[in-house]
Amino acid sequence: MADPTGGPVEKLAADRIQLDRVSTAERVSDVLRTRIIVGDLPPGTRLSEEAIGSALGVSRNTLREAFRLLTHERLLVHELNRGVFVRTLTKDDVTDLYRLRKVVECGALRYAEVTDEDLRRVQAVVDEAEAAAARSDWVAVGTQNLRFHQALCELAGSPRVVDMMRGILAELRLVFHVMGDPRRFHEPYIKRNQEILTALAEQGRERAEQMLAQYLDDAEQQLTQAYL
Amino acid sequence: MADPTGGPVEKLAADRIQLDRVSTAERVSDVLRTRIIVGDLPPGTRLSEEAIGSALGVSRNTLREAFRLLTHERLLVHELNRGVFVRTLTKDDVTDLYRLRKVVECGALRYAEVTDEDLRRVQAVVDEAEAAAARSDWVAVGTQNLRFHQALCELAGSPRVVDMMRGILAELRLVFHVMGDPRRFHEPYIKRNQEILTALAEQGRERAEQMLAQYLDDAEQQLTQAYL
DNA sequence: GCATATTTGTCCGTATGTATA
DNA sequence: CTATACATACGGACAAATATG
Repeated sequence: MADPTGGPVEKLAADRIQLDRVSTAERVSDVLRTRIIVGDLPPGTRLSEEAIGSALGVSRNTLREAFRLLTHERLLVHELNRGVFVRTLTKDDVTDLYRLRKVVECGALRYAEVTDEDLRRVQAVVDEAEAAAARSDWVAVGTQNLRFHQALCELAGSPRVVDMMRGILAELRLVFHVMGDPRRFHEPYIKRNQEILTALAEQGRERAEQMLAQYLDDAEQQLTQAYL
Repeated sequence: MADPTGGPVEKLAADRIQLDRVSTAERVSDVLRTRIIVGDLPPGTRLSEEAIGSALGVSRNTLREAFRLLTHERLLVHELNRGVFVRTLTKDDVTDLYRLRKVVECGALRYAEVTDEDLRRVQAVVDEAEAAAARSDWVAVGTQNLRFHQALCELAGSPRVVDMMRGILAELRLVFHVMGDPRRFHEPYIKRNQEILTALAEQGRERAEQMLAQYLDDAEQQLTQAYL
């Protein structure tokens, strides 16, 4: 609906800021984060302050704050006096990310206190991945697979562990974009996720941790080979 | 040495920016981070944009970028339309931090490949803590104790693990400030650090991990009790 | 509860320096 | 080497929210 009074448009924008209780910079970073994650802004893309600022209707100062946020999440890289770019991960980054995942995910599993309620929640995520596979939505399968690992980290009962994992997984999506054929990459892991969950429920954390470590080693192999 | 020509002072500042290759906002955040960590700006302190900006000779926009950086490191909290404050950690934060430490540090130890060279590096940190204790510099003892744990994380061989640990330890210093009597708090851990290191060298990672987990549980207890 | 002063949120214009064709 | 395009940083402006009396 247009504004028939030609009234205070800035006022409306200001109101929305107050309604969401988040700053403009955060909303801008949300928009950019989504576009990066879905692959709309592929790795290596330079983000011009002028172009994006005018496209989203925010000032350069505000935009720079949004860039700062995303740079800290490692989705953007900032080169002094050159600007910001969508991050391009190297083979070393993939290796590092999987070392970190092994430490954090396996550590979370090791020191978790797992309730039946927790197990049900993780099972729900696996089920959703299977449902997505049934309708051949391989992008959704990838998303649910990542959520499975996030759910594992939630078992540690630490908000900071979950928060960190969110960042790791966002970075990983940058890697996934270099993989063609999402079905071939994501489908096999649905079954392995289920196996890990079953082992956790029936054989205990120790065995589940072993399987998870193996899972991560395999995934790392597959990704680093794709980098050749 | 004064500048007898009354020449371009701004130019000098600009040159320094290029020499260290970091932005003004980063240098400002470094200054503030140090002052927070050493306890010069205790938890709860409000950081006025006007006061600090003029004190450090930077514009509000630049200062706000520095605030963003430190907020993301969880050293500051940002309240909309109220400003930024030095973070005050709650008992829950302490619990969470120690859960995270257990996951990361024990995980790092578990999946590390430890060389003799690594062991010597960690031993050097323990030695420095003992040297600091010998001259009754308990603040330095605290610093070295934290560096010991950072050194343990370096065994994982992952830059991201080390990076994350740096952030955790900076947060922890906010907690340490609520503890009186730094000697009583820090001194006992020198011996335990040495014991963990010895166990790692002689009995393997498994035993060292157990001792580290116990160490972290004890430290958490001691801190949360201080929060009464 | 109200009016005022202070502070933050946002944006703009500009001067300066840097990277790249 | 020059020219162009861009990032960096500053200062100022005004609206909106908060704090103060």
